[in-house]
Parts: sequence; C-alpha cells; structure tokens
Amino acid sequence: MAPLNEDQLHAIRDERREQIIDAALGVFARRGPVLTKMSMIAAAAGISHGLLYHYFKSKDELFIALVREAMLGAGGGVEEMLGHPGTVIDKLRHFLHEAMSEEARLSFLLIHQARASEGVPEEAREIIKDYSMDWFASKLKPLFFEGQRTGEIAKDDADLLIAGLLTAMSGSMILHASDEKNIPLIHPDHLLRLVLAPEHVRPL
Amino acid sequence: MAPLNEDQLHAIRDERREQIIDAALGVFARRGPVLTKMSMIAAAAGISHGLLYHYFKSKDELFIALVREAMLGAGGGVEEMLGHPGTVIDKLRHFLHEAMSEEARLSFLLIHQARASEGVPEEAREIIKDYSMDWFASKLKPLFFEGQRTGEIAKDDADLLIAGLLTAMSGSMILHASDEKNIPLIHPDHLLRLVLAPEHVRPL
Amino acid sequence: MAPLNEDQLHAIRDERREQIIDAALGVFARRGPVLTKMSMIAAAAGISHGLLYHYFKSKDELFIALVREAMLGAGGGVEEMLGHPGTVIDKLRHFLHEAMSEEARLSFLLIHQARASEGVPEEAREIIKDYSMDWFASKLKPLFFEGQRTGEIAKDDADLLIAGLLTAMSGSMILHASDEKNIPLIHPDHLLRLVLAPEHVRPL
Amino acid sequence: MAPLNEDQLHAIRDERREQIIDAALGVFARRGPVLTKMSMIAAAAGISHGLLYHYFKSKDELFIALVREAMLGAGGGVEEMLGHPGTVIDKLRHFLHEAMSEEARLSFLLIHQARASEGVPEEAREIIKDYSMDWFASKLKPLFFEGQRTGEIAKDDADLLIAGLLTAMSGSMILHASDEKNIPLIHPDHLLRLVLAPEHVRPL
DNA sequence: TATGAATGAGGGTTCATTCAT
DNA sequence: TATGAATGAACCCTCATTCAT
Repeated sequence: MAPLNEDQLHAIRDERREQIIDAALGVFARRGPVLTKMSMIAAAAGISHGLLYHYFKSKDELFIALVREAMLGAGGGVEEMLGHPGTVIDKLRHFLHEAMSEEARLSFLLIHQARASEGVPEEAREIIKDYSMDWFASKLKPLFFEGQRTGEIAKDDADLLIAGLLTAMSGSMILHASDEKNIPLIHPDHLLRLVLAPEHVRPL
Repeated sequence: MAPLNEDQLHAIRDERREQIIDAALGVFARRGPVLTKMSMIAAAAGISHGLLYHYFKSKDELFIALVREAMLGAGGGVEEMLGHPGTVIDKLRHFLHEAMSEEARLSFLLIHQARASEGVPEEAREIIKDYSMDWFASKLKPLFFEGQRTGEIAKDDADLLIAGLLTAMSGSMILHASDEKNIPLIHPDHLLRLVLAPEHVRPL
Repeated sequence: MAPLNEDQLHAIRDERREQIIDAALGVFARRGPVLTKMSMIAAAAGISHGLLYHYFKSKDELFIALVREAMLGAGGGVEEMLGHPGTVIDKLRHFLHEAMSEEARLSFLLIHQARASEGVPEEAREIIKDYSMDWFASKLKPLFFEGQRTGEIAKDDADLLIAGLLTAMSGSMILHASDEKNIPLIHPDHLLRLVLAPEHVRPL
Repeated sequence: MAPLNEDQLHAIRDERREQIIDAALGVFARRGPVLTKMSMIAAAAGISHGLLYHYFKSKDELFIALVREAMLGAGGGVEEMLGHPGTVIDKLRHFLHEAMSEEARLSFLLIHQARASEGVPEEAREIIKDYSMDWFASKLKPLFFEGQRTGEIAKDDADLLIAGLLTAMSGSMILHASDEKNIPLIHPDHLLRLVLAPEHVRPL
C-alpha cells in the first residue's frame, strides 16, 4: 500500500493519456466535435468522465491535441511518399494505399471533421489551415508535373487533378465510415484513374 | 375589416412553407439534423422560431419532409438520365452534371446526412432505405453492362465501379459544401474517368 | 351587403359572449385555469382563438368573469335554499340536490378550481374569498342550530358538520367530473347522513 | 485523495433519492403532473434541476416511480385493515384514520392525480388501473356485507355506500390539501356515518 | 490519480397574446 | 366583427464542466 513513486505515476499518466487519445480519435473522427460527448470518450477509454479533465482541460483542448497529432501524421505521410522509390505512379499508389489504410483513415477523418464541421475550435482551424488542401497540393504539384512530363499523368490542369483526387479520396472515406456499413471504400487504384494518362490505366 | 380570404391565406401559407423549406434545406444539408438548430432555420427563413411550429410539428417532421422531397428528385434524376439520348457516356455525363448542379447538390447532401448522420429520425431512414445506394446501383448496372459491351466502360467489376463513382461524387460534394469554401468541386468529367475505358478518356 | 346596424352588432356580440362563457365554463371547470388552453375554449365555442380576445382581454379576465358569475349563482342558491318550504332536512336536501344538479355542478367545480388550483389570478381569489367556505358556513349555521334544536341534526359541533358536508359534496363532484367516468356521484341523501341525527337516517 | 468508496456513494445516492422523492410527492400530489415543474421539485429538494436527471430519467419516470410506491402503500393499507382486530366498525374506523393520516394523505392525493389529471403517463395509468376504485370496492365489499349482517352497516346498496365513502374521503382530502389552508379535513368518524346503521351513529 | 455527484447554459417545443387584413 | 399568421416567454431535458472526497 505504499504510495506510488514518481516514475510509476508518470507511467500511469502516459498510459492514460494514450488511452484517452486513442478513444477520442475513434469517436471524434466518426462523429465530429459537437456530436462527440465527453461521456462517450470516457466510456471508450474505460475511465470516468471526471478523469478526462485531469488530462485535458476541455473538450476543445482534447480535440485540438488530436488534430495537431493527425496533421503531423498526414504531413509526414506526404513527405514519406515523395521519398518512396519507383515511378510517379508508384509513389502515388503508395500514398493512396497508406492514406486509406486502416490506421491512417481515422486521422484523415478527423482532419475532415476539423475542416468541415461546425463548432470546431478556432485553434483547430488554424492548425489545419497550415496544412490545408493547398499545402497538400503544393507538395503534390511537383510530382504531378513530373508525371505529366513522363506521360504517366493526364495533361489536364494539375491543380484540378490534385483537388479531384484528394476530395474523391476523402469523400469515399467519409461515406465508408458512416453508419451505413455497406458503403464500400473506393479502391485506391480506381482513384488513381482520376489522374492517370489513359495509356496507363490498367484493369483492377 | 374582413379577415383575409381563402386565397390570400393560402398564398401566405405556401410562401412561408417554401421559405422554411428552402432555409431548412440549406441548413440541414450542411449541418445534419442534430447540429441544425431550429433557431438557425428560423433565422435563415427570416421568421421567429415559434412560427416554424405552425408549419411543421417538429424538427424531425421538417427533416423528414425535406428528405422525402429530396428523394423524389434524386430518384427522378436517375430515371431521367436513363432516357437521355446518346451513348452510355453521354447519359452518364449528363447524370453527373445534373446531380452536381447547383440545384441538386443540396438535396444530395441532405440525403447524405440522412444516411450518415446521428440522430436521424427513423422515418427518414426508412425513406432513404428505399432509394439507398443499392437502389442507385441497381439502376445504373444495366447501363454499365451496356457500356462494357460497347467498350465505353472499363471492364472491372461493375459494382465496384458504380460504388466508386457514387462515393467519389458524394464525397466531393460534401467537402465542397463544407465551410472551407476553397475546396473545389470535382469536375464531372474527371469523375467519369473512374469508370471509363482508357481509350475513351479525353483531356478536360 | 349593407353593413350590420348597431342592434344587430349588439345582438351578435351578446350571443358570442354567451357562447364563449358557456364553452369556457365547461373547460375551465374540468381542467382548471392553467391546463385550459385558449384554443380549447375557442374550439368549444366554435370560433377562432383570435376572436376570444375581442371579448375578453385575457385568459385571466375570462376566468375571473366566470368565477364572478358562478359565485353569484352559488350565493343565490344558498339564499334560495333558506327560503325553501319545509323542515330543516327538507331545506338541506333541496340544497344538495340543487347544488349537485347537472347545471349547478360546473359552477361548483369552477369555484373549486379557483379555490384549489395553482395559477389562479389574484382577483379570482379575492372574489371567492368573499364567498368562501366561511361564508357558506355562516349562512348555514343558523339552519344547523335550528336543526339541532328540532332534533333533526346531529348534536356535534356545527362548524365541523358543515365543513364535512360541503367538502364531501365538493370532493365527490370533483372526482365524478374527472376523466375516469365510472366514479359515481355520491347520492345527496347519503351525504345528508353526515349531519343527520341518527333517528332521522332513512334507507335510500 | 481516493474517490468516495462504494458505501459512501451509495449513502449519498440513497439520501438524494429520498430527498427527491419526498419533495416530488409533495408537489405532484398537490399540483398534478402537468403543473408540477421540475424546477419546483428541485427547489423543494434543495438541489439543482440538473441533478434530478441523475436520479430520474424524466419527469414522467419520476411520477411513475411515485405512483408505484403510493399504490403499494394504498393496497397494503386495505389488506392491513382487513386483518385489524375488532368489529367491522373498528376495522373501518381504523382504515379511515390510517388513510387520512398525515403520512398517507399525500400518497392518496397522488393517486387521485394519477387517476383524474391530464397528462398522466400511460404507464402510471396502467399501475393505478390495477388498484382502481373498483379494486378497493371489491376488497371492501365482503366487509360491508358482514357489517350489514351484524347490523353495523346501513342496509343500502353496498356499492353505493362504498363509492360514497371513498369519494367523500378523497374529496375532502383534496380540498384540504389545496392552498386555502383553512378548509378542514373531514373527521373520519363523521365520514363513517355515511355508511353506518343509524343505531350505531355516535356523537363525535 | 480517480470517481461520480452537482451545476447551469442552451436547444426543442408549447401556448398566451398581438396584429395585419 | 372575425381570422389565423406571427412573436416570445417559459418549461423539459442534455451535457460540458467543476469539485468534494
């Protein structure tokens, strides 16, 4: 019954924080900030709602922390993709598979919620503004230009291609995550067709 | 002196109803049923919140009425498309342009909200169940088969193609409707590429 | 299409007022002032709710007018009873039959509502205070004294006898008027037993 | 440091629940379910209205809980009376004293409200249907028959006697509980006279 | 650290009352 | 006189947040 020592407390603290963040990501991503109730997060994390407030000052702060983390992941994903070996198509395919993977999807949805929902705290808006669709686009543009040079990418306006690709991807993920479970996720290789030059389109 | 006559009252009622429905469609479509406050609809319609209840018994009833109307439009749009003259591609392009047009978009979003949101009244769920994505798919499938026969449509699994097309379209519209106004709507002709046979892909 | 002349308007006005008062008595008596909605009175009177306000400035004023009228009737009933021919028992039996008759009952209930309900306008309270149970008691007391002298009435404290008789009567009428329609009205001759000397008790 | 232990929490919960039930009984019994505002109960219990909802899901549920409890008491009271020692008159007098006692009166009024008021939740209606006036009557009838055999009870129709007794009692209690505090409760022994054979009537 | 009792602001809905016609 | 559209105060209920333990 000796009191826990400093390290043990620290360990508990970190573990709890992780629990909460995991739980909150799942709920916020699917429901958006307003429809997410603190009690849902507490239940998902297996703790009392009171305890949430020891780790995060408010719902807004928790949401902001999640958005911040998700943005790092998303930004990193793009960087990582650019370093992926292979052709432009290889890079893009890799990126799409990554972004739509089970683990990344929640972060993507969260960012969508932060972007599209009502009742998002101002600070969260600021964060995603820095990594907005424009930011993605600016990162992808050189890649698209190269793809157009090599003939892999369609010759249309690169901005439109990129925006189309990203919104179609996000949109499909959003719908797939909605309650109607029988809406399938669009296949990354199908998505790719939005931007491929015709001669590179392959059957699935 | 005399009270308003039958026609005048009718005119007022119809006008108000229209005002409310227009206002409510805009708010519901963007925010979903729970985040939509009756006061927002009232403000958008330029009336007091109390007056809403002269025209609709409850928020749920209003939402249901809107969904019902939107479903009529959506269902009709598909039928109309099938009767459109021209090739399979012509029909599809026509459909996409219609569905993504300024007027149709809100209805589409509303249906999305009814499908994907929390707090949707049971009756609204029933209505869209009849015209679910499956229903759309079943209508489009013969067209896709024909397109595959004529070589206009890619030879992949028709179900996947259809689901991909529809979710990409819906998703883009959702994102575009969100508050961040600089997210562009995907171009219908780009969407079409998701399903076209390569040799039919044309630059925008 | 000539405009109505003064007299016709007056006639209409009186008729409408009567309609409203009749309708309102029925509703107020059964439901009490707060649970009575102006729309119920309007419906019962067969007019629009707006028109009510041409005849009575407010719900309170209408209720007060009804209470005033009912109190007159109730007071008159007592006076009339005292002048009724016959023995003390005859007078009392006559009074009970009158008070519990179909026509008088609504007025009685209304007074009960004014006495017992929440949300009764102050002025209505004032009116019935003037004709409160004390007033009734003071009118009945000489009669009871006489009855005790003649041996018709039990020898107990007259105040208690009177209060018991009146509350039992009112109470039975209240329950009878409630929605559960199978609660029978107590028989006036049974009520009488509450106060009769034993040797005057007769089987029903 | 440590959270409250199981027992302490339980104690608080029970105490609060009791507080609320007591407060609610007083208000519901006097005002009926519709005129009772949750804020009144909260004020009477000395807590915030929000806290009410930690203990009872809704106003209806609280009312139903009270009715259920009151019916247990009322039903039990009748059974207990039948086992009371002494003559039929002794039993009845005991019953009347019990039913009109300070503690029992509020329950009686509550049941009256559940029977007679508007806006009573369906479930509450179901509960009292089982113990309706008919149920009381059926329990009392054998006793009255016996009393008529022994000559204690008047020879009139037993159903009418019972109904008269019960409604007079209820009615008096209702009036007595109303705000005008100077309406005295009818004396149980006076009530008894409604049903006694003349030779058993005694001065108070 | 951890719990859950407690509070109160805010949103849906009803209904008395006003007012244009 | 007569109608019903229109307003807004007040009530039920939810849920973010605080706090005693």
